[in-house]
Amino acid sequence: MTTSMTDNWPETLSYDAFLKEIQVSKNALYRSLYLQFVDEFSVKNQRIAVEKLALIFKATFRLANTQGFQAMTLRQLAKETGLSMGGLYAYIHSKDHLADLIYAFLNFFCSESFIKLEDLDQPPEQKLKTIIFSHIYLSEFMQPWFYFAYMESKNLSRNHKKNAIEAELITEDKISDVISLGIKKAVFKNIDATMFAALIKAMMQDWYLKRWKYQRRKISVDAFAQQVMEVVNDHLSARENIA
Amino acid sequence: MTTSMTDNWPETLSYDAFLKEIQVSKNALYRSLYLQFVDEFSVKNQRIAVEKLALIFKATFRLANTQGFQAMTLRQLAKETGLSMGGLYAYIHSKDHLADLIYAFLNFFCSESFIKLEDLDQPPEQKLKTIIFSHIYLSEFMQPWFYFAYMESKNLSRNHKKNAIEAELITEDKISDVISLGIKKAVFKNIDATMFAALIKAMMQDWYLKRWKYQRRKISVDAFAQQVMEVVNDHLSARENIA
DNA sequence: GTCTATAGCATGATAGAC
DNA sequence: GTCTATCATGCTATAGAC
Repeated sequence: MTTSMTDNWPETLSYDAFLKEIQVSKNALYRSLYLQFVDEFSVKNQRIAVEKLALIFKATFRLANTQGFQAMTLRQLAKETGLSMGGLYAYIHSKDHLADLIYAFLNFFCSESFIKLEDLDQPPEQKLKTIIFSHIYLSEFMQPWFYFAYMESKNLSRNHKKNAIEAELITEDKISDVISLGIKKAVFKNIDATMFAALIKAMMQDWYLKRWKYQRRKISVDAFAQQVMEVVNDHLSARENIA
Repeated sequence: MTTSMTDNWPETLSYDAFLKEIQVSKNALYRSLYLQFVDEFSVKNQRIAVEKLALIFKATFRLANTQGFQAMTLRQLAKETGLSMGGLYAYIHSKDHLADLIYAFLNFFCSESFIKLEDLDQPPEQKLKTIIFSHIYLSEFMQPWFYFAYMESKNLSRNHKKNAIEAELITEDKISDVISLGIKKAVFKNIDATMFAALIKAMMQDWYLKRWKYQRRKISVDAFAQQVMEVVNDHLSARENIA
């Protein structure tokens, strides 16, 4: 299942190594999207469709980012992509359908990636590190997608809300489980695993939610992940505090 | 300046003590709002105006929370408050004005509160604790306001965006400064203060951004603040890690 | 595969009665 | 102080030409 695993992941944790590991370039992202949902598009020429889909999604993220998805009009989207209103409807059936596609593909892509990255045989300390680094790196690779999913879910259908909440809790459960295991094996201090997992999640999410801040300060994704890891390690380190 | 400071704040940090300290009950909030912006409302009867303003803002938060401010229509708001479209316009000049009022009052109220709570003579450890606890407690007291400000700012005018970013950075600078001071005085470990301040902020913000999660898990605001504080202390504790 | 033109409807805002 | 009625605008979505 993990035969594609390179030798240096996750021992050498870096964004570059991560990109090699998931084996998807940014260019190939929209081809993957097109192939995943071919049936839903009336445009059958792959080259054209992939190109136009890239335009549409990138413009959607740009507009939703500056005014919100609900406030974005399809006229704006048409103008921003260079398509006409009619042309747009060859790719999306409705504005809601566009949101559906975003959530569905994000979900599909993340699941795929985690399968590639997961390694069940690692000890808790290493496994925790893998989860934290891969989540941050994935959120860097798909930043506009993560940001959109976070900021817009509350405004969309009940189904999208449920999906977003579930995604939130799944990551947290994975972190919480591995912390609990570490506590049981006495490699971590005895803390509230559920609670700390929530705080770790909050720190990780800051990377894609406040990207402007970190870019302005010239913090690299590698440096950020390292900082989060140090905070986590300090809180988990087995030495009990003697108040 | 701080003559109103009770004896037990911030030595005894609890949400109840905090509420006594800021001296504003939830009922008095909308009276304070009315008095702050009297000139802007055409309704001159205070009792009626305060009552209606409470209805309008609470309904706005409810609707913005489930579908977004931009997607909320004034017809919905009228229905939710029991007012007519015309009646609504006696309190707000436009939909934008409603957003203006929310940001202006939040800003005013937070500034007031921090003046009441700040104590410059504390040592760094105590000061950091005061800042962290008061920010979390304030965000609990004004939760819908904080949530609105965070989620909607990107969708609103450039001015609101700027305000939100500044508020974000002011808190962070306060935290960063006090950490730097503690490092200089050698009561804290020598870490990257700016970076850690950002992560602390992210953890604190989780309280009002994921309120559903913490409510479901029956975590009190006091317990949450305590957990954040422990993570912070573990990372700052002067013992240097011998890697 | 993409365009123009337009149907059909909901919106923010206001005027004027009570 | 609040209401009803109405206006101009701008929206999503589709039909049909090319």
